[in-house]
Amino acid sequence: VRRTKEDAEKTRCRIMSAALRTFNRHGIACTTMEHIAQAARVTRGAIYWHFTNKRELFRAIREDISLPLIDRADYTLLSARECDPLDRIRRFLLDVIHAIDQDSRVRLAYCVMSYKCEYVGDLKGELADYVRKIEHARGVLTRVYKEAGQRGDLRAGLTPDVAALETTVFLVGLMRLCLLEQYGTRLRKQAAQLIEQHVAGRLAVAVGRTGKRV
Amino acid sequence: VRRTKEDAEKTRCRIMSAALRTFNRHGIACTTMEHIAQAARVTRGAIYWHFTNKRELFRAIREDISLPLIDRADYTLLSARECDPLDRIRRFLLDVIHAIDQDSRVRLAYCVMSYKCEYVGDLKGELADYVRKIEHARGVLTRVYKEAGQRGDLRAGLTPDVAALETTVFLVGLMRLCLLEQYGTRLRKQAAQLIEQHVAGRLAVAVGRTGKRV
Amino acid sequence: VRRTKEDAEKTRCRIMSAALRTFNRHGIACTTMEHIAQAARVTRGAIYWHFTNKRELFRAIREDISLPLIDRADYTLLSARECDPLDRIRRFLLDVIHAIDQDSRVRLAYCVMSYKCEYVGDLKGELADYVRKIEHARGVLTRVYKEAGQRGDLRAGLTPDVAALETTVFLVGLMRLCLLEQYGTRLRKQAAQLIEQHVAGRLAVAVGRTGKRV
Amino acid sequence: VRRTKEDAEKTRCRIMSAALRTFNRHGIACTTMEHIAQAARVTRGAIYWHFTNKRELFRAIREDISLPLIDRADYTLLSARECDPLDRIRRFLLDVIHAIDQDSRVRLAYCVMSYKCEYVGDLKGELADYVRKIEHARGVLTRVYKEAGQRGDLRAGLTPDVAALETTVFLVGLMRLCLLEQYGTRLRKQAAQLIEQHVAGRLAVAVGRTGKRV
DNA sequence: ACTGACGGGACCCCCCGTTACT
DNA sequence: AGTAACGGGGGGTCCCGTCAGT
Repeated sequence: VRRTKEDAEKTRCRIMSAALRTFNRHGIACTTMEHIAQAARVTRGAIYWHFTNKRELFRAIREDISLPLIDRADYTLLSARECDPLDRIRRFLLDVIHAIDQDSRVRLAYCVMSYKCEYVGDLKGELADYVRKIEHARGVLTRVYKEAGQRGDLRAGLTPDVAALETTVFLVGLMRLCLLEQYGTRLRKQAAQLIEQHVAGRLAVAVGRTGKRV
Repeated sequence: VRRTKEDAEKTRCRIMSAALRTFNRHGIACTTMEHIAQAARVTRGAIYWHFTNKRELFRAIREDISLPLIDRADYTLLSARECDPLDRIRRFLLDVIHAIDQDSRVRLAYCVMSYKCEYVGDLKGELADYVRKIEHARGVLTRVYKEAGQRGDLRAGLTPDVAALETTVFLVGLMRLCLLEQYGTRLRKQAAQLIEQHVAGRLAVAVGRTGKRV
Repeated sequence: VRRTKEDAEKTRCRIMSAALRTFNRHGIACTTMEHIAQAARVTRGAIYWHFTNKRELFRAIREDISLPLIDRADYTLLSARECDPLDRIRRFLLDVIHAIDQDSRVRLAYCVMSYKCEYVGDLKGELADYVRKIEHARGVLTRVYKEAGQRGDLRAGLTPDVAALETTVFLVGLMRLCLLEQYGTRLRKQAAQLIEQHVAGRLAVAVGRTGKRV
Repeated sequence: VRRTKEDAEKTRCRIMSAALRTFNRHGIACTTMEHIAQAARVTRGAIYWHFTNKRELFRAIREDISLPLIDRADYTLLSARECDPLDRIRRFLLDVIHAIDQDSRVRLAYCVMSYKCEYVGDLKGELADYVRKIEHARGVLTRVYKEAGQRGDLRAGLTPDVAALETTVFLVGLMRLCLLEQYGTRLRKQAAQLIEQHVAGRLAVAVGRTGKRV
């Protein structure tokens, strides 16, 4: 029997961490509370003390991972310190992939959300949440691309709306592939180059020269 | 009760169709054989006569949908009839989205594979299959982009390898978003414009020539 | 694996019989499906094939026992073959106690309904059913007592309504006590005498004599 | 947090009261300690401090309600102040129904014991207790009816034994019906009349005297 | 005197796969 | 080709009792 508040909090964290690992191994539907309990070295009773059920446990994990990431992304994109808008976008994309590559908790959580989760029934709400985040990102990107447009950095014929949408699509696809088991690990090493070229594709051609781009 | 061959085949198709609808509604893990049986208006026994288990049923559906699509894609990309390589890529991308938009069976199947399936345990093989298809597509795209490069159609600094990879990423992301419930329906209407701009981002800028841009 | 229809029906009966015994031993709430299954020498799967859940199983038992008993009671009370109304009431009461005493299935079922069942939640409906049966019996008894009143058989000052109500109360109390484990067995032997005196208490005094009653 | 004796006693009473309400709502078997705790606005631990378990809690409630009622009944029946024995019986019966009708704690407790309790396993002892009380009541009633017989108040042919037994049966049935949810409320209003007639059925007919009948 | 945290132990319900049977 | 009936096996959920604290 645990005693102090701190011990309880530690138990709660151990459960969440164990759940994440187990979700990643067996998928959410196939993960049993007993699996999680054994991985966390507690009993199912302890899990049900901290979380009402498996769904809530998953939600807790998602929020624990997702929220700080989004905040950081917004900061990267919208903070005025960086002068060049396209540079902020590049940095934003690099940051996301970097987080996936370095922080194993982030990688596992997104891997579960991407490949080990059936968005059905109760979890349909989570998918709506996902759409909301996508839309949020697209909105922010649009603002940044507008800035770039006003500075004349955007390729001719490319509106900020479409540019933001394509970058969103690019990000979604990149994350999905980077989260694959082995393929993703290899891909993440080329991610920087890929991001570079994606941004370059949005860039205006420097006129007055021989037609070479930056 | 003896049935004819045709009756049996009809039953088999009804089961597959019912399974697809049920997978889409409840997810693969949560779908029970009883659900499928009721949707197909047969008993579970009938399903077990045609398919050994749920996994095999899912595989049958996948192959039934996937194979013809891949064949057509390869044909679109590699057939020499089309002169312009970038045009073939554009047409390939449009074809995929068009199939998702128009053929509800294709849409449901990909929706299940994207959002209603946990790639875990037995299904990990399916994911490996997915990677193989991605790699195949990237390979074919690389060949086409090489062609384009030899004709001088590619943007300076953009290697065929990276271009193919980015287009693959773009396709993966686009499909994922287009398969969302309502958001996807709206997005599919902008897909043509988006694809246009994606290809345009790969294109060399014609300077001092006729100024023609696709 | 059972085969023919008859075998299945036998299994169904074995389950109901085993359930009745087990309900009586452990009460409805404490009875587990495993208990019933073992008592019926089948698996829980078989029980759930024949009955949707424990509640339905209980309801099936009740209807199986209750309905024929009520029909017989109505027949005893309302059939015109018997001339004397009060005699028909005596015979009705004797019949009920006799059924409890002799038919062990009836005794067990009523014992469960009386002492081994919590009329709460889903089962509140069963209690309403019980009230309906009581009211039905009271109604029938009222008609019979009216007949008796018209023949001048009823004690002065006793209306058919009140007489019927008291007999109903008497029956409810008698059954409750007769269903007790050992006390009930002893009581059932005195039931005939008790019923005799109950009816006698309703009877009119034969006037013109010295005040002695029949 | 040190509480005074009074606070503790108040908590104990709140728990018992809450338990009674909860038993009545969910039945004893389905009532969980958590239900009671919430109804009493304490934690489960508080209940376990005052009572060892649910069974003991139920027993405490029963004794709290039952004992004073029995004492009063004995007093009513056996105190010599009342001259007429049959009148004492009538008053005893009226008292019981009056207590059920007026005191909601009494009504709830008896309702639980009658309809929300499975007398099985541990609770079989409670049923034996019930039988003992019934026997006690029958014994006391027999003594009173003997008195009545010696005064010539009993109907001819009716022995004190049988009279006492029938009154016991009558009381059991009357209580059972009076404790029903709505039906009981209506019945309680006719209880006085019913009791009157029950006693009248036991009374000797005065012939050639003043003709007075109660 | 009372609470928070946890271990441990069922039980219902559901589902899968199979076989005798039609 | 297809069904009814059954064996068997978990898993989520809930609950109980307890003990260290306060």
